[in-house]
Amino acid sequence: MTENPYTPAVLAWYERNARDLPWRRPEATPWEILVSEIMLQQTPVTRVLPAWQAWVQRWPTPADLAAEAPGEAVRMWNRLGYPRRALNLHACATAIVERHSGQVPASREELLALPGIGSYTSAAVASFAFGQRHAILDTNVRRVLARAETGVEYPPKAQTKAEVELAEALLPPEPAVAVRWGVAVMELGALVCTARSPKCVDCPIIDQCAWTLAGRPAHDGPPRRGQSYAGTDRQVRGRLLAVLRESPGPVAKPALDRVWDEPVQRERALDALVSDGLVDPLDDGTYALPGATPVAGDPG
DNA sequence: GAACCGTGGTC
DNA sequence: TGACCAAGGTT
Repeated sequence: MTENPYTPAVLAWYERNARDLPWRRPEATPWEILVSEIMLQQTPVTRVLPAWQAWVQRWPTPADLAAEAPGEAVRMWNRLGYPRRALNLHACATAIVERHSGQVPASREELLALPGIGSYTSAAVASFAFGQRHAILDTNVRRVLARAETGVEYPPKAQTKAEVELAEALLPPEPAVAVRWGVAVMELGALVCTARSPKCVDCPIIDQCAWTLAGRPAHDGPPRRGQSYAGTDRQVRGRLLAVLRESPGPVAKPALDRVWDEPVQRERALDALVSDGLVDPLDDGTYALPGATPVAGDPG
């Protein structure tokens, strides 16, 4: 494919239908955009909005966050889910201060080297914060391309090289247009070309959609099974961490034991939290959110 | 490549 | 009501 047949219609649709999200405003800083992208990993926009507002107000720059204990980031994360992301964001802030003079790096390679930033997030920050031309391939874009181009209801479970090549082939040549295109396709997937009950009547490219032209065949293949949650270690970890978040100080072991009856699984989950750096076991046998890392030679 | 990692909303 | 889904990344 040498030309993207969707560009004008999708961009025009975005002009009229884009949500006014604060991290999309022109005055949003690269740090604010980076924070939004980490928060939006597997978490819906509606839940991210208030958390993002509070976060960037408290820590307007990487240096502000780096100056705090990582446990403060975990506490501030509240119930957004996947709390390792809070730790990652704190580690990002520290790395940005130490390696990049406090400025979010602009290159995709440097972004990829930051903790918790992978293929999608590096492309998103380089594109949305720095105006660079990169293929944006998130769950929304993958679904739009699966339908419009491949003619199937859902993309494969794992991202393929073919999807990356398709997304790159569709990228408009001008960087400024490519940036707009990326966010526009994501928005189309989020608002119209949704996973369940897509609003095809509102779709700006319905006339060119391979899936629609094929009669919108149902998903073919094994069921796309979501991960179970009830009874898993993840549920136990969530309960344990909730106790620590809601306590202003260290928590005694019996208070943690109360969240789950089965002792083997409970201990395994707690050990894993400690191993992940989300929980600090203190010398007196109590547990706390992670404190500041002691600096070698620091007399304090 | 598959499993794992939280939480809440939707139909 | 339970299965599915949400701007993924790491191991």
